[in-house]
Amino acid sequence: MLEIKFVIQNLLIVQKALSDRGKTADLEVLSQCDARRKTVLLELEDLRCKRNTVSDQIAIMKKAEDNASSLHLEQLVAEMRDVSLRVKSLEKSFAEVEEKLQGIILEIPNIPHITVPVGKDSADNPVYKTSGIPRVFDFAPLPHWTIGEQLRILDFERATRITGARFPLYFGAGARLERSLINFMLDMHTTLHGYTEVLPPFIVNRKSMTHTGQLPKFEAELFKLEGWDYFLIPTAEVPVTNIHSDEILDETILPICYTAHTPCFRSEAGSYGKDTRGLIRQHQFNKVELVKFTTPESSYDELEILLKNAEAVLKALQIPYRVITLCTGDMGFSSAKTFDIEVWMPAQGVYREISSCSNFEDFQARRANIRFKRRGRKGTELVHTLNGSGLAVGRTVAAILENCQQADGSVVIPEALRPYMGGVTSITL
RNA sequence: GGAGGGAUGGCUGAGUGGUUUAAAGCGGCGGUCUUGAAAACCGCUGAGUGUAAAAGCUCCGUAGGUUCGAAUCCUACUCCCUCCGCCA
Repeated sequence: MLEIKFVIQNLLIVQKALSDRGKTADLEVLSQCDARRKTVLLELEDLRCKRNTVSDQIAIMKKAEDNASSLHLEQLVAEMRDVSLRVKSLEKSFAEVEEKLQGIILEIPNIPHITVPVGKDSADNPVYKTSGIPRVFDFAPLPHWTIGEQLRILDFERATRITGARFPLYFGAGARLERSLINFMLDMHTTLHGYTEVLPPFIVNRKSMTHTGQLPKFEAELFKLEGWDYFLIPTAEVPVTNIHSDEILDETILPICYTAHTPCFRSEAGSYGKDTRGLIRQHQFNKVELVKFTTPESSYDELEILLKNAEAVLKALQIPYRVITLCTGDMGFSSAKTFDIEVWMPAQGVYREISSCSNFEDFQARRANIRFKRRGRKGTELVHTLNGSGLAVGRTVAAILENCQQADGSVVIPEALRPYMGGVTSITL
C-alpha cells in the first residue's frame, strides 16, 4: 500500500507508475475522498474537543454540588446531548469515507523502482546475467514428464484420479529427489547464507493475505476454505512475512532472514491451456522461500544478496540459468523491483522461471504495520520486506530430469545432491 | 464438545463511571560520579494524527450500545490460558 498523503501530493508520479504498469486507478475519486475526509475530520475533532472540555466542567460542577449552578448544569448537559449526537453522525460519515479511501488505496500497485525498465510484457524483460552453458545433446532430449513417466517416478494420470488436473504424484526415487532438494536448499540457506529456518502455517486468514498484497485484488487466484475466512497459502511469503505484523522491531536485529519450505497452492485462474503437461504449472507444489526484513537504506543491497543466495542452488546443481529483470508491465502487484531466475529446459529449448526475487520496499510493511526503531532516535519507520524463491522445488526436479538425462533414459543425480539421495548416483528404471 | 479465567504502552502490571492528561517496575536514552566500566543517584522515555512549532484529536483485543462523560457498565465476536472429554 502506498501512503495516501504521498499519492495526493504526487499524483503525477503515481499516474506514471500506473501507466508504466499498464494499469489504471481512480485517482480523481481518491483525492475527492481525501479532501472530504479532511473536512469531516476537522469538524469532528472540533466537536470532540468541545465535548471533552465541557464534560470535565460538568464533573467539576457536580463535585462542587453548587445548587445555584444546577440550572446551568442542566443546560450544559442538554447541549452536550446534542453535541454527542452530531459527533456520532460525523463519526459515521468519517468511517464511510475512510472505508472508500482504503478500498481504492489497497488496489493501487507499488511504484516501480527507478532502475526498473519500462515495458509492456515479458517480451520486454532484459537479461541481467547468464550462468552456465547449455549441454549439447547427441540425442533428442525428452521433456521431463516423459522421462518421469518412463522411470515410473511421476504419475500425472493417477494424480488426476485422486484430485483432478494439475496435481503431482511422485514415486520412489522421484519422491526422494523432491525431498532431497528441499533438505539440500534449506541446509544451504541456513548454514551457508545465514537464514533462520521457519515452519509456518499453510493456511492463513484474510488479514495476512491483505498484508502481503494477495487480497483484496486477487482472490480468484487463491484456494479458500469453505466455511472459514481462511485460505491455503500460494507461497510461504504470506505466513512468513506476517510473522512480524504489528510489531516494532529493534534496528539492531535487522536484517532478519528467514527460509521456509512449504507446499504452495494456486488456483492458476486464467491459465487454462498453459503448460498443461508436467511439473511446471500445478495447483500444489513445494517451494523453499527466502524472506528478509531490512532497513530502507540496505534493501537493494539485500535484494542482490537474496538473488545470489537463490542462484547458489542452481550453481551447486550445475544447471544453466539466466537472470532477467522484470519490466514495469510484467512485475507483480506489490513489488518495486523483481529479478526472475530462469532455468534452462533443453527439451523445449527455453529458459523457464524457477525463482522470483523481489523488493517490496515499504509496500507490504505499511499494510502489515511492520516497523522498526532506530537507537537513540524518536519515532518509528517502516521496514522494507523482500522475498524470493530459493527455489521452486517441482520445477527444479523438472530441470534436473531434463538437463541430466542420458541416452539410455536414466538421469544422473547432480553430485551435490548425492549425499541427500543416500549415495544414489543416477535414477534408472 | 463442556466448565471457568483472561486480553491495558517495547515487556511485566495497577486501574469497576468524572479535577487520572493510564500508577508503578523493567528495559531504553541522557546526565552526575569514575582513568574506563559497573553499581548508585538524577532526569527523559508509548504509538499515530496534526502543526512552522504548539494546541487539539484518536488508540486500553475487535465491533456495536448505554451516558453530558467509558480502560471501567451492557451486547456480540475474535484470540489466549486452565480443567474435563475426544484425538495424531
